[in-house]
Parts: sequence; C-alpha cells; structure tokens
Amino acid sequence: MNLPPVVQHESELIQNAKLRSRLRTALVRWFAEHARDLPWRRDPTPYKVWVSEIMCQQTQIANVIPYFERFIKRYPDEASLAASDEDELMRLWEGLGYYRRARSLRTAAQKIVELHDARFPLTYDDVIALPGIGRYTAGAILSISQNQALPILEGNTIRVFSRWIAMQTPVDEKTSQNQLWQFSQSLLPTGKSALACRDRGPAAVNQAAMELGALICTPREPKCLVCPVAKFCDANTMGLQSIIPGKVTKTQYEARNEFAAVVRGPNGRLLVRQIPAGARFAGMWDFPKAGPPEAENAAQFTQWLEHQLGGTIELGAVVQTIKHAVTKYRITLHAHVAAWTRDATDLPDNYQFVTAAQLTKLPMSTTGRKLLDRL
DNA sequence: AATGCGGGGAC
DNA sequence: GTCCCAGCATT
Repeated sequence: MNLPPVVQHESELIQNAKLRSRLRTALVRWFAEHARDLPWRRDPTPYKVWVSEIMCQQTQIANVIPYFERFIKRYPDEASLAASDEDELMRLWEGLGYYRRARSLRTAAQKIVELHDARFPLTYDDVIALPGIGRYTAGAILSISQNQALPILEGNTIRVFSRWIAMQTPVDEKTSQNQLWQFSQSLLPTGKSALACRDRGPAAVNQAAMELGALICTPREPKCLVCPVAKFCDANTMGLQSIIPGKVTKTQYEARNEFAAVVRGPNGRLLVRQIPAGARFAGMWDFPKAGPPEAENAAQFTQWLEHQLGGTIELGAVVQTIKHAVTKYRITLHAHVAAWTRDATDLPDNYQFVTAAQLTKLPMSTTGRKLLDRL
C-alpha cells in the first residue's frame, strides 16, 4: 500500500514569539467582542470559577448554566459547600453526570476550610492538591480568576492549537500532549503590563482560545472564513483544517437490556434503595434494577429480585420501556410492575418504601427519575 | 497507556 | 447512529 510520507511540519508559531504575540492580540480583540455572557464571567472569583470549571468538565456549556446558577445560590461560598448535605448536593447535581465531581467538590471544600481558612488557595501547588482538580483545572482557575500565567489544555484548545501549528502526530499521544502544553504556555504573555490586565493577560488569552474552539474552530466544518486568526493558522494555510486533529480511537458501543421493578407498598409508597458506595450511581436512589450479568431477561430478573428481597415476586406488565445512553452502553430499560409477597418484616439493607413526594428531594439516577416522573 | 465515569446536543 | 464536550482518578 502506498501512503503519503508523514512530514512533520515545523510551525513558525512555535519558533517565533513575535508571531505569537500578534496572534494573541488578534485573539483577545476578537474575544472582547464575541465572548458569550456566561454567569461565572460576571464576577470571576476563584470559588465561582472553580465550581464552573468542575461542572464544565466533559460537559457542554449550555447544559451547565442552570446547574451553576442553582448551585451558587445554594452554596455561595467554600464554607457552605463544605457543610452541605450530601443528598441535597447530589440532587442539585442530578442529570449533570460524572457524580464523583460533586463529591470531590465537597471534599475539596472541606479541605479548604481546614487548611486554607475557608478561602480558595491561590498557588498552583495548593490548588492541584485538591481532589478533582488536575493540571487543566488548576491552570484554568488561577488564570481566569487571578490572571496568573498558567497554561491550559482541554478539548477546545487541543483542537485549536493542533490546527494552528498543523500538528501531524495524533493529539492523544504523550509527545503531542507535551508539545501542546508547551505551546499553551508559550502563548501566554510575560510582560508586566499584560499580567496586570485581565483583558489581554492570561485570563483573556486562555478563555479566548477556548471560546474560539467553541464558536469558530469547531470539530466539524470550522468557520475559517470568519476566524480572526486564520492567517496565523498553519492548518488553514495548508488546507488541513478538516483532518487536524485526527480522530481518536472510536467508541465501541454495546447494547444492553436492564430491568427495573415498580413495587408498591403501604399507601402506594414505592420500593427504592440507595446505591452503595463503590457502585455506579453510588449514593443515588433507584428502583430495584439489574442487568447482565445478574439478569439477562425478565425471568432471571425475577430470581435476582427474590434473592435480593426474600419472599416471592410476581413480575407483571411492562409499564415503561426507556432508552438510555450511558458512556459506551446503549441501554433499554424494561420497567415492570411487580407484586412482592414478603416472608419477613424487615426490609433488606438499603431498601426503603418512600413516597413520590420524598423522592423529589432525593438524588436519583436519570432512568430512575424518568420512570418515576411517568408513573 | 488504557479505562471508567453520565448525560445531552449536534448532525 | 456517531462524535464530542472547559478532565480526573485509577490501574
């Protein structure tokens, strides 16, 4: 097979600081004009920027906004977050996904109260030591809130920077990542005046690079014709913007059938349980639910349920079929009504009969909430 | 280096 | 359906 030779392009942007300076000027000028009005940009305190950054991880900005508003209203500062009730916190996070983020946020707030007098720390080493905060998030918080000259690298900037320098190697490789981090650092201004000015310092440069990725330098069909820095972009010059960055390993999706039971108790209460620590959806409340390998079909689910609860289960009609995508899984959830004949008075561990009204205050898995809402 | 973690929006 | 999103922690 004949493949074109891979030629590592030497980007002038990497060599030439003056060129980067001109790019930066055009970039922040564009940002001043086109930045979206996001709630955490109005008063970018370290605390608010922190919360927004955690919420934004692997999540589209538009989905974050209402969550952010509610969160800040309920937990306006580090101390109130540290003292938060876990169920209430998870209820506020419900639907946003990656629930470990919320727990880490709370744990970190408690550390901040203990170690930093309830004020968000302002050095990189202190910040990255907090749970849930890695290199990107630490740099983002301190650059955006404090205008510190710390680099960032995430979904948007990986794409933007790799296009600017026409990176030919796969962006997920270690050497590529190192080069992109280095480029990100080299893009930041070092002059005293810029570091004293949010509008053209690291706060603006980092946010502008991400904003460009979100609004102009998009994954598919980047809007190069209206890009404010197109003339600095090697991929654009070379006509490579549609193939850089190359695609990463593609996801293998897996179809999966799961089963849930709606069991009614006294006064129409519903049988639910809080999922134990360590499992997926830990801490969230849900109807009795199982899938492979415990339950491949309705009969096995019935057996599993009898084993869980004791007594006998009579599985009835399907009340809902819910399609749900979770990471690589494509789940079809078959929700049945079920009659439970108990042989003991005690409910098994974690299980409880609760009213629908109580469930509105408890955190549930998304499928659990959907099922409840349509009962 | 690879994998798990949730969900939703764009196309 | 497929891709991707202001990543991190764990193995």
